[in-house]
Amino acid sequence: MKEPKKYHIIQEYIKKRIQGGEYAIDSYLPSENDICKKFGTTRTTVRKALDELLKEGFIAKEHGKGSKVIARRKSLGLLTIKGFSGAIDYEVDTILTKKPDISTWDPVIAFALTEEEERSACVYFQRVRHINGSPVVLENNWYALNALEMIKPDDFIDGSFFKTLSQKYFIEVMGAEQELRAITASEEIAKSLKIATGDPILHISVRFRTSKPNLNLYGDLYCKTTDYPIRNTYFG
Amino acid sequence: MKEPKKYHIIQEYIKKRIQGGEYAIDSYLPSENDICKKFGTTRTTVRKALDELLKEGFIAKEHGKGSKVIARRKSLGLLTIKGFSGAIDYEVDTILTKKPDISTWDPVIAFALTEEEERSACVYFQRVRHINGSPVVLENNWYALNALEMIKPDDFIDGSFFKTLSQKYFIEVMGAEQELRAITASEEIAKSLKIATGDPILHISVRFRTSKPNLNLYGDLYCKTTDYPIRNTYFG
DNA sequence: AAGTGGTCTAGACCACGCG
DNA sequence: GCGTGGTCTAGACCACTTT
Repeated sequence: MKEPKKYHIIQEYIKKRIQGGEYAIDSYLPSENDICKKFGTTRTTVRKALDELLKEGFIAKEHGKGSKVIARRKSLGLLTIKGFSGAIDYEVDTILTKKPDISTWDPVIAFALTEEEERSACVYFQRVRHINGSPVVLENNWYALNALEMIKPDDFIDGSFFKTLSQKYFIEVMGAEQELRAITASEEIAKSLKIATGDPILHISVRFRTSKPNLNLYGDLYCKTTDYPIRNTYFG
Repeated sequence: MKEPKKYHIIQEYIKKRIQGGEYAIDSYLPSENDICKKFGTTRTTVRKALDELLKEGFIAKEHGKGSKVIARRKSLGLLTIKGFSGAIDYEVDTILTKKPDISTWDPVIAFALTEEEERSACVYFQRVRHINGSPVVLENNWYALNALEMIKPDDFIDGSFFKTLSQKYFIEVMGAEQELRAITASEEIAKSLKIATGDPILHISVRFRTSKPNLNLYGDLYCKTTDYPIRNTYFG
């Protein structure tokens, strides 16, 4: 019944090649006319596919030059470590403080789990992000084991879970919901972030939705915002 | 030299009518074919115009039914009061605690002003948002007087500055940058929000960019997040 | 001048919602 | 069945970038 749409086929074809590194970042895609020939279609359809990739943040269009593959940095809320002020200027190191392991769902998760997730065991891991050698974010993560095999410590690409998902599993983060609160640091958190117990801390609970049905990523973050406030940008 | 683009003309035509209330919220726009006839063009062009309005968050498309005008609620960061958890369920009251008046730029503003703004006087006002009768957000706002006349207390539509801008001046908020910090409440803030001095508070500094060149809105918010955490959602 | 993306025309057929 | 939006074709001309 459901005919696959041509533009969608083209879109996914190109996306896989970007995710796999075949179309490298900062390089240009084949021209619209070349893509037309390859898929035996018209520019309208090819442009629709490219428009989708543009919306998803995989490419940028340059009039007279071509469609350039860009580092995916669509501001997905505050969580992408790139969302930090000057994450590009500063050196951000990610340390895996608790290796991925099978665990039970933690009650701190601020979102209701699906029935599917309730039934499944979950994978838990913890990381601490450092800027200039000092810890700024403590991050707990969970996901349902029945939606994705257990990730191995070596699988993290540059300490990033999202990059791993994209390049190894071709899974993209599609959206997120988050809850922010200002709280005082518990003893444990204070210790991890090298601050005093009772200092104000930004607490972020987040659920990421992915392109893989049933796979959500849950996060629980504690951010020391005194030196590095959380910054983000939205645009029309 | 610069030919006005047809789709852009159509886009602006419809936008003005939505902003002015001529195309009411929850009503349907004329069909694509009707718009084609009205402007003597083809569906490709009309659909391009509608796509832009879709991206801007003015309309939603419903297959088989039409294009519906929606309340503009594009998640522009955390600041739209609608970003609060259940702002639709709870009753949000906005109280103007300091009427718009000419002032000097406050040094708490976390963003660099343009030269144009530096030269201009600025308009300052303060509001407190209440949910169920209890204060949850203290909000300071500034904008350059030379970019927009001084707004009058009666001009606020439902206590909203954005609605006023849209419906009275046809100015839309195009984007925002913000900085978030967890801090402890000063005596003054504690008093306004009826909490204890030293309680953790979420501080948000924001700059809104508008469709009117040179007009930026600066905000400085203090949010009591214990009972009403800030929530927001992103989608692919 | 040649190649790229941006806009636009004038059609066609399909999938969805509703009476 | 009819009107709506969704997809697609096969062209055309324009604006921008590079050689």
